[in-house]
Amino acid sequence: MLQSKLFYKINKDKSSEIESVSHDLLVRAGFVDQLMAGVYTFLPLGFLVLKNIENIIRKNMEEVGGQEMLMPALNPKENWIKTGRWDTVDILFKLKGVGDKDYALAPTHEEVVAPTAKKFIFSYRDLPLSVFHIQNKFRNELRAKSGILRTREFVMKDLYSFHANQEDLESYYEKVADTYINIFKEVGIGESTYRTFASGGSFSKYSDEFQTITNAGEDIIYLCEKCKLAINKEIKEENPKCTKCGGIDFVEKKAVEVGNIFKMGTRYSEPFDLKFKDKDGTEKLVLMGCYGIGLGRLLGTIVEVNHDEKGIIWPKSVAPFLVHLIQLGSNDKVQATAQKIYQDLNKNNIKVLYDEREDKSAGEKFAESDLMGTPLRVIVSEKTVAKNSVELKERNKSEAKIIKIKDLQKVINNVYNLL
RNA sequence: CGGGGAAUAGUGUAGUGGUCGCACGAGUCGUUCGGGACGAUUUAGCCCGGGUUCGAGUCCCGGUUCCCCGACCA
Repeated sequence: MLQSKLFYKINKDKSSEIESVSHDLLVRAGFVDQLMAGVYTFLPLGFLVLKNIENIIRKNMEEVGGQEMLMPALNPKENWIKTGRWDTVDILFKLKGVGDKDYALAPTHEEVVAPTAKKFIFSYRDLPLSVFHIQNKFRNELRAKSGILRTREFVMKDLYSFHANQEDLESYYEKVADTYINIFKEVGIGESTYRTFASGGSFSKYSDEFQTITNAGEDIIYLCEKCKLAINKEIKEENPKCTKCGGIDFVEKKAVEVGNIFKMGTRYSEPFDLKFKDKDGTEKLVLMGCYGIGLGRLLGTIVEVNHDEKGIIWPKSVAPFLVHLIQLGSNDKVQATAQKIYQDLNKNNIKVLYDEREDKSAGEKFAESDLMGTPLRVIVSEKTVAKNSVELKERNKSEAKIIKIKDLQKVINNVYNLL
């Protein structure tokens, strides 16, 4: 991508209304744009990151047997009446259609997936089953906040699983929990993300939240100092001692909930009469589990965890571009060299943003590059060209290296393979 | 939803009731070219609706929107 063509603008000044770090950086670097409170556009840069996150999640969901599909956001009122949630879920967006008919914009998809499953699940032979989709959710949050960390419309991955018995549900649930941990590692927040034993949900007494420790968080979690078990506030109030090791000392941390998984049991199979014939010929209710990750919130959390005073530091796995190729000066040799490197990297499927602009000073290019957070910065200038070299610097390191142009691809490959 | 702030150019800001000014950005021209460079020039603004007044960005009333705290929260 040529930087002069990229649809973005860097803004030097922080907006006076923005407080959270991720919001500030993502807006200033041109990743997202606010349409209204709690509703954001992902600009090309932000969308590239979002797609990378999406692909990591998709791959992991497929690894636990999830089949991807797509359910609609527009829902009939009747399904929400059936589960009793039309009147009890106060974040539910309700709207009127033709003939004064009532609709809901789905904040979650039990009301769609359960009745759909009823059409295809008849026998124990049809179980277990898990399906997921990655799609826009609508939640009429009383208060949207912290940029993309808490919005009214957001992209969510929700996986739903169907089981013949409790043991199967529980073993699958654990599998997904492990997969979640893996996802958070892959996107670069593994070290600060904890599977957190939680209660207070409305589906089952207990659930597991995946909480990433950061000051931007709106939740409080407690880490047992002895065994590092994480629990949420409700659990802490019920159990003064650690439920795992009996420890009594906890560290209190602010955290963002990046994922949540539930064993729903028959909560949704019952209202939709989702049953199957078991081996012994008896009819039983299907047991369900659900597993969600908010992609935008995850993206924002990645920035909260990975940044410095100059800007974002994207983990390589989700970065919009792997390489930021910066051309300094525009004499023929520098330009030809930079263009050649750009073409060669493209040929090798390296995602590269090429700053070929001639009207920007070096300092401005560096500052923008740091703000934007691309993992590898490659500089081509008169100085480097004279030595048949480029300067290469990793965003998260302070020192730069001079390397021969002929070795560039190899060095990039090495860095790339460190994923 | 309760409470608290705020709204002037794309962004950040200044403005006793008396012609809305500055900086950054953006455009053009030129000089620059390794950490937000320089000169010239251009561009663009008082949230909306009422009211008071000779005169309102400023005062009053109503509305809208945004931000923050809390409550809420698959």
